[in-house]
Amino acid sequence: MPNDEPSAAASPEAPEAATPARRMRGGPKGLRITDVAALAGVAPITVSRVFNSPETVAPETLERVRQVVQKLGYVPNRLAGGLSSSRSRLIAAIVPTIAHSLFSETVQVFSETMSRAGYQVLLALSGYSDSNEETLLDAVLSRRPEGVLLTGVAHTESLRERLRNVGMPIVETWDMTATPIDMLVGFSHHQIGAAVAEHFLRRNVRAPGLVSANDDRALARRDGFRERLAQAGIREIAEVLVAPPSSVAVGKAALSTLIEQAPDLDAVFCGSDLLAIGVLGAAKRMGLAVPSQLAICGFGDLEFATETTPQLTTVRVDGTRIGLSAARCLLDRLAGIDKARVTDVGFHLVERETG
Amino acid sequence: MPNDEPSAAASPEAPEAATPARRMRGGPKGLRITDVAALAGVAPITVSRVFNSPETVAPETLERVRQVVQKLGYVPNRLAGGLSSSRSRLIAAIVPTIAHSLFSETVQVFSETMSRAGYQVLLALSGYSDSNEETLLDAVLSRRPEGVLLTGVAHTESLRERLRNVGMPIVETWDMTATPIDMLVGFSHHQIGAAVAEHFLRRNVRAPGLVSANDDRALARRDGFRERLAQAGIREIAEVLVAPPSSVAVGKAALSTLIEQAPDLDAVFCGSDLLAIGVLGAAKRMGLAVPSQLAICGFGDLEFATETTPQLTTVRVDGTRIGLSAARCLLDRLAGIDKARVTDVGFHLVERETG
DNA sequence: CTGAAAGCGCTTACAG
DNA sequence: CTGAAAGCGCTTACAG
Repeated sequence: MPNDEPSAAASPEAPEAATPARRMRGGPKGLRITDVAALAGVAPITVSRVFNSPETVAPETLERVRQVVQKLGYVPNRLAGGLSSSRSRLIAAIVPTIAHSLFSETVQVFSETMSRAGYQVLLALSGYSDSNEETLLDAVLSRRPEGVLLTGVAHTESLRERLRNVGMPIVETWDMTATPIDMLVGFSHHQIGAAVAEHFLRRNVRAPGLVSANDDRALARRDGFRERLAQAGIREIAEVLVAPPSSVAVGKAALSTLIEQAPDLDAVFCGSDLLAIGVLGAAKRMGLAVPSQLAICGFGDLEFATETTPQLTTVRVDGTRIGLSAARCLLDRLAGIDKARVTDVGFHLVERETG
Repeated sequence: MPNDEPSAAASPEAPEAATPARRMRGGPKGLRITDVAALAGVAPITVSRVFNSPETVAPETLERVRQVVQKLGYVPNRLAGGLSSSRSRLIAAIVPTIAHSLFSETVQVFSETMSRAGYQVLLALSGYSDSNEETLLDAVLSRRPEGVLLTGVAHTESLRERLRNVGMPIVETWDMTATPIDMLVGFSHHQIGAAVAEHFLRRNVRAPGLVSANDDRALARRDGFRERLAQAGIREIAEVLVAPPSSVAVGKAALSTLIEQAPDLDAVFCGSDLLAIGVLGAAKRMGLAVPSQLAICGFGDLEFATETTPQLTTVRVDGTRIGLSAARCLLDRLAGIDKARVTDVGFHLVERETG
């Protein structure tokens, strides 16, 4: 039974019988370090050392304190510990979403790595709107994390300024910029767009279209796509921008809209693999051969896509590597090691059947 | 420029010239509530009220304090606030993984809902092993969350006992039990297994097999599957258990192993849709017609599966609803509203082409 | 509507 | 290797 209250008698410095004039702040709130200390016959600071620097405690003392901890079921209060030491042992991860997306891989690996290093992860979902990004950041910073993972680089300048000033390690991810706030692990969406354009051009595409979400990174891909096509003299590009989250159904609906814009449409660059699958489905229903009559390129390389839709080309990005690399950046910095500021993990165009 | 230090002169109670005999604990650590209070000409408690109960502050005072907060860029320290008030405003979510899984939907919606209610989510990934579940729980409890979402119900009795004793709202999810720790939102894996067995029996399957991960919930599905088949006189069931994470490749490899065990294999129940896609791919390669020669049932209903693999049957579970419902359970409890202890969200067998 | 004092449960910075 | 005192930055519980 680990729930016996430490009796007043066990406390050597117990004063008179009555409790002193101490205003109660709520009832008893669970075990404190002093409870463990009293039972183990040591000072609170020694119990603290058992948790935070056991190598500085004598073996017998260590053992005795640990037994008491075990018996009582004591769990240190890290709110108090963090406040006192200015080490929250918390890392924040701010991502748009973790549902149906490669971000979930990044967060997964990031979290595992941080966890192994003794940190815990505060998850903050920003959605795709950055209207309330300031509010979200305030909420995150109020926890005093020791580091922050951000998704993307498109923040307002006031935000970037604030983040630079908080003086904690920050990794931006999933994008590329010459002027990161601090560190960056990502790739160029603009380059991806250009690479897909080139892929289409190699296939002698004449009337390419695009369907994607209208977030910053998707738009950067679009711009790269358009620019490369413009170099080849193709300037008329059918385009459907949709609000996130994208889905198979949205992709399906998009194809007819694109064809209305460009009746001779012969290629579609999709903002995600789900959209690509939708476009593929609609193409089949219309009797269009893929990729010979209609080339389709997705983005993200969900594993299933590789397997079930060999007609699709897609752009593979290694979300796992981003998460791992971002975690290492932060951990190195926290360990006082200086780190390369920008890491480009690149991307890979996965071509399938050529039809 | 929000980085001017509040001058000592602005502080009315500034004592002598020299700082008193106060041991420094680290350098200056950023803005404190007293900095805002001094500049706004109010007591710290008033600044506190501006954040925590603005309706109790006079409009002009409110405005003045907010201006100072804005100007200084002050962000309250919630480690301190949480310690002082015993309200951490933190909720923990403990899930096996968020990569490639329906859990990510649950966490997504759970997190969004909690966020809207003013809580932040601490993400703890347990993996599929529960060897270190105690350690993980200690780490979580050390943050003094106000509620916990757990995945599954298969915890050691000592763990269940500890959780019951911490006295905070707890929701178990993604499983079903008659004796939850506190609240539960889930469904019966055993029933799912039985339902899939019945589906196969309706198709006059004779030699069903199973490939799945060997975690608790997958094994519960297996047991339901076997029991229902046993009732129909089918007791020989080819079985491949694999370590998580499951993947398309693992599914592919599994089919030949199953066929070695049962050469006349005519149905496979897969522990996930990725496995099912792998089995489907392998079946095609072997020239087996799906589902006429080999019926395949997955689990999870990833959106793509519905679209790209109409030959597959799958079991749909609403991870989104679980997340939302779990969040509401916790929020209601935190608001003092008593809540139904167990919610069965059920599942849905999605049959496709009968081929 | 506002504030002075005390306390939340730890750890730092010394000191021995 | 161990400990007494002070402090981390807030909020509670009063009091006015």
